[in-house]
Amino acid sequence: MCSLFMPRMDNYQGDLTDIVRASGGAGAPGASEPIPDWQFPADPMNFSPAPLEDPRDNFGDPFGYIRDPLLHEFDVSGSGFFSSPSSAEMMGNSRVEDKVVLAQKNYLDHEMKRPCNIFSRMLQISPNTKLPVSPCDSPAMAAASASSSPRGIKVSAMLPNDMINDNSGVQISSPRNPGIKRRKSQAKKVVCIPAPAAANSRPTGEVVPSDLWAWRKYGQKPIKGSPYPRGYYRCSSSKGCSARKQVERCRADPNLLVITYTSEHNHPWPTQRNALAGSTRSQPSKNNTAASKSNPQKPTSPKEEQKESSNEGNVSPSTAPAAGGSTTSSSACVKEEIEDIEKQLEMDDAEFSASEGFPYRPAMPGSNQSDQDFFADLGEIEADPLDLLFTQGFSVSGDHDHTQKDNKPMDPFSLFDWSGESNSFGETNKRGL
DNA sequence: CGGTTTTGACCTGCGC
DNA sequence: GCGCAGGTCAAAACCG
Repeated sequence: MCSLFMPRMDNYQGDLTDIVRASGGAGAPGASEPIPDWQFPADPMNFSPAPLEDPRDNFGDPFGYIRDPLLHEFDVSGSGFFSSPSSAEMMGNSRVEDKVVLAQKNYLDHEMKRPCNIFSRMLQISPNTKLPVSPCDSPAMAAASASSSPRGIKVSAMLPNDMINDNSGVQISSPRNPGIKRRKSQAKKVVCIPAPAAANSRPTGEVVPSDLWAWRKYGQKPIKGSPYPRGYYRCSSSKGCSARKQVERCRADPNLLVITYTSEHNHPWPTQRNALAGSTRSQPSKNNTAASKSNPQKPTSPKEEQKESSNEGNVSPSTAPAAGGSTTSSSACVKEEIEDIEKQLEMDDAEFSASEGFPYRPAMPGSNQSDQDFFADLGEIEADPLDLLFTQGFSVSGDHDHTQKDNKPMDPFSLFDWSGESNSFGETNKRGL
């Protein structure tokens, strides 16, 4: 199955910077089917930072709140969600597989009943406390992503939200900060997005997925066993913000980007992105220049790779649909990484059997809902803010523009920043025109 | 000038 | 205890 991607894998190697900055979208030149007009809230600032600071906060992950605007297109029942290997398999961890499967089952039960955040739909819990190289590590993941659902949307498992370290429990680990464990005991949120499609490309094809936040890359490491390096980013929207994220390509499915959010933003969404945030390296031409300058002897330097990977943005119309077509921008998988997950799973398991589902959500306000809403909650947890926003500024194509016009200090799409800049959307269009 | 990316080195956690 | 791998730092270079 990997072989399916192998021919293209080269294109995916290298730096993910572009991807991070990227966003796909609307106007993906390479995509035969433009990302549907799903947009982000016209006015991100309209929604108070409170939700973001809520324990349910998705580390400022805009994706987390997004409901699937294309939900209607998604045939949940027929998606074969769970025909694919469990997340446990995907994660290369079989110890909790059964439990994960159970989670899947429960999830499916709920999933069938309600529309949900497409991201939550793909919610996956990494059974490993140690962040796996990628949730997509397993070839199964690739297969699943390629065929499990009409749009490559997969849901493997979810864990009760309360099991997730909320912000109160999140400790920003710093290797230089003794006493704080680094890899364990840190809540993480993993979002898988289709790189080429969701993360759209610029006219040049460069993939530039980015969210509302400004991220600064502070490191990149090759990951053993993965052909793709992992990029480390921290929030630069606000000094002192501990939000970080890691971006890497799914090993098995280069079409997927695995974004791991760590910690959370301690500030509201930026009213505007850093003027320079990501403005420098996201220009393909610059990249080339930079690459050639800084690493003349390294033809395969990250920049070069990035450049090459920029093609993935286009991933060629033929491939874009593969990722975008089968997954589209709205597809994503979100996973909650939690501490001591196995223990949690045991608890979870117990709770499952105790209440036929996901009875968790203890500390959630208004948690007196039935379990039927567990996933709704997840969806809400994941999608509430944006959901609201979507209803405002993102009314799935058509209606949203007025909202944007009316009260949009910032292009909602800046969340994805379709072309790397908050204003890049228009820019992209300009270029396109 | 202020921001970013790049990249080698360093530090830390984890498995053996 | 050791080695490996991952995560972060920080200097240098780049960019508008």
